[in-house]
Amino acid sequence: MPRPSTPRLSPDRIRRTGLEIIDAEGLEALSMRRLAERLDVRAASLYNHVATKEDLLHEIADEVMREVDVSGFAQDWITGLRTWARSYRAALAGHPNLVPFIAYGPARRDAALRAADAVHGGLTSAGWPQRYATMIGASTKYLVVGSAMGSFSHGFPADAALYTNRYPHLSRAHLLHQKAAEIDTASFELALTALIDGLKVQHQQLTAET
Amino acid sequence: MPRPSTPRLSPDRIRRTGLEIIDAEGLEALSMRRLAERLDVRAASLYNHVATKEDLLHEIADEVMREVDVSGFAQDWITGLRTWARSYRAALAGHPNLVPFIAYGPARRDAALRAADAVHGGLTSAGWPQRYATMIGASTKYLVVGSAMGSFSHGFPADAALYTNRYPHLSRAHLLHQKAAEIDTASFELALTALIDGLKVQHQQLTAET
DNA sequence: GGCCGGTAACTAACACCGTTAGTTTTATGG
DNA sequence: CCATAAAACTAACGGTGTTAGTTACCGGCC
Repeated sequence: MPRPSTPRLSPDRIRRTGLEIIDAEGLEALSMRRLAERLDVRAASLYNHVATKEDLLHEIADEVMREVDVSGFAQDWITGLRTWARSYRAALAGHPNLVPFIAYGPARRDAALRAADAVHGGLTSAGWPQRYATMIGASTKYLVVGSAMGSFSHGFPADAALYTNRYPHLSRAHLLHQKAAEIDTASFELALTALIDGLKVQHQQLTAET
Repeated sequence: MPRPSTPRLSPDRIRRTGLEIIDAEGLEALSMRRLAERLDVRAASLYNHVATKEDLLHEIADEVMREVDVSGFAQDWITGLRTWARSYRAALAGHPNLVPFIAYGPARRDAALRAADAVHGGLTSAGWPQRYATMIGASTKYLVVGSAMGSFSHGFPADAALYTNRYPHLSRAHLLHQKAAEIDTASFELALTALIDGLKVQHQQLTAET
């Protein structure tokens, strides 16, 4: 049985199947044993291809982050920022169950660092001082991560009885579940637009000085 | 040994000790056995006071969320929004290790719902249409949660060698760790101000119509 | 005052988890 | 052709949340 003629496992297949489990059943549903079972293999065999479970998660996250688009900075910082933010959010929204992991802890993942590098470069070349570039990157990421957590609309339980009497202003909150995606997108766009508008003003002031 | 004359445990003591462990050693360090050990008790005894570990975490989260201040809406929607956002963020920042749990999943916790109710009420009484009130609440929460994840500044590893050559625009990123708190607060304030400024304009347009 | 039910602790166990050690077989490179 | 490395295996360790069943003590009732 050991060492089959044609390998059953590959890092790529492991990552793909792992992401499938996460997407379908949640982050907590991914265990090395369940993943192995899905791959017709015993758990220990995975460790021939993957250092540790956390490592595997980082690799999966890195793959997801590769869909983030920072090409817009070639045009100007505004479209750069906007397309970055939108594609970033879209990448996360595509795998909501993975967001808690991606958002948490150090981003020593290559794709994340590459994106950060491009953003910072795009902003400074547009005339933003270092400190501003950092803050703008941070603010935008807050919006993206916060909204990708899906925490708002999905945060309200769907049973109507909970709200009446106790939370009068939330009497329609149970409807949020249906429109969750739409509301979350609209709220994200609202905040992103406001942020960029606010930045435009500051940018003019900064570049007018010189 | 069983059933001591004076009870060793109480829900309150369990919650407090649980939060202590989380704050001191991280969310993952909290296990029922470790918590029990700290309380001079066996793990199973905890289940006389707590339904499940997840339940305990919700109760702890609820207690943390009780520090959020929504009283500002009595004044006007702008100060209401601002003090809500700041106190919300401060509450989370006080227990960063708990943030991933708080931010994730439905917020069926009483304190969270009470705050949401107050925010929605404050905004609609100020003249905001329902839909806007929802979106504004959402956007603001995105900022708070995103920034509380602290993921930005702390997200960059502190070793300088990582950046040079590979990510030219991030050559100073290794310094972020020292100033993490300051930068994160400044970025949050930047985005919050921009958001509120953007909303002010829209609010004038909306209220001028009627 | 004595019983008695509920409470709050216990021990033991189950099923799962991530991970490591050691074994076996196969493919591959010198 | 043989040695070595690779890729699967079995078995096990120490940890997890949780449940079942047991025991002793407290407060309230007859």
